[in-house]
Amino acid sequence: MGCKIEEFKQEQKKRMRAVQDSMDVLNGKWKIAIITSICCYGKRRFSDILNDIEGISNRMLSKELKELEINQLIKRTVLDTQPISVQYELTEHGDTLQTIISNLTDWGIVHRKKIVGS
Amino acid sequence: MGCKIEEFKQEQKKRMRAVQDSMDVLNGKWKIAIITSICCYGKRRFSDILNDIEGISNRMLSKELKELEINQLIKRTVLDTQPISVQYELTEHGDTLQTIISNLTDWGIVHRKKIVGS
DNA sequence: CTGAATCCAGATGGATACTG
DNA sequence: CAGTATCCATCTGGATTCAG
Repeated sequence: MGCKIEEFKQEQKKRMRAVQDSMDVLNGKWKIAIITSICCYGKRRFSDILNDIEGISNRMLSKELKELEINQLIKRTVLDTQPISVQYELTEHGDTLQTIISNLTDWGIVHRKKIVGS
Repeated sequence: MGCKIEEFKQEQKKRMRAVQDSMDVLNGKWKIAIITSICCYGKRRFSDILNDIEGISNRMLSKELKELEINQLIKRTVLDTQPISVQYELTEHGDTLQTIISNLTDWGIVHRKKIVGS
């Protein structure tokens, strides 16, 4: 039955789109570092994250934070300090990424050993 | 003890490097689609993969396959046909990616529902 | 059939300076 | 402090053509 094959192909397409959706969210040079920084401390201010991640510029931090917020992974809160500061924390949805990040971490370690041997 | 904090930071750095390693391997517009295509059928020829993935060009397929091969995720075999054809299959190491891809698929589906609502 | 080579547009990201 | 704006180099990937 060609039917079954077609169904299978459709299923595959859906799955590939889903993986791509995840990758789109996680792509960008600093996304994962930012998520890690925030989730590590629970709550984190802009300047804290800027210090946590070596090499990132305020321009990129701002840009990536905005994208993470659009994807509802982090929540942004303006604190009434003088001067103002802004706090970022993971949303519940953002928290669900932890399994993936953990898997990626484990695999990355094995992979590096495999490739570089260290 | 500042020591503990330093240790913690070092640990975090290693973990972030590891996640980044994984992402580097998986990045590129077609990597996951290619892996999926190959692992789906076990063995797959260049032109088959080209047909499996709609929109990919031979230039990109060639490029991404090469990177996957460098990372030891796939094995390339030249078949003695006329004209020659080339077969690709996952290595054992490549197989270990399946958990991650599965995770990314599941999360992507949930995420899409969350964001777009479909 | 399986690529490699070339050309080119658009995206990405760094450096720096500026604003509320 | 938390961004925004601008400029600019590099990277990415598409289209097309050529080669073994």
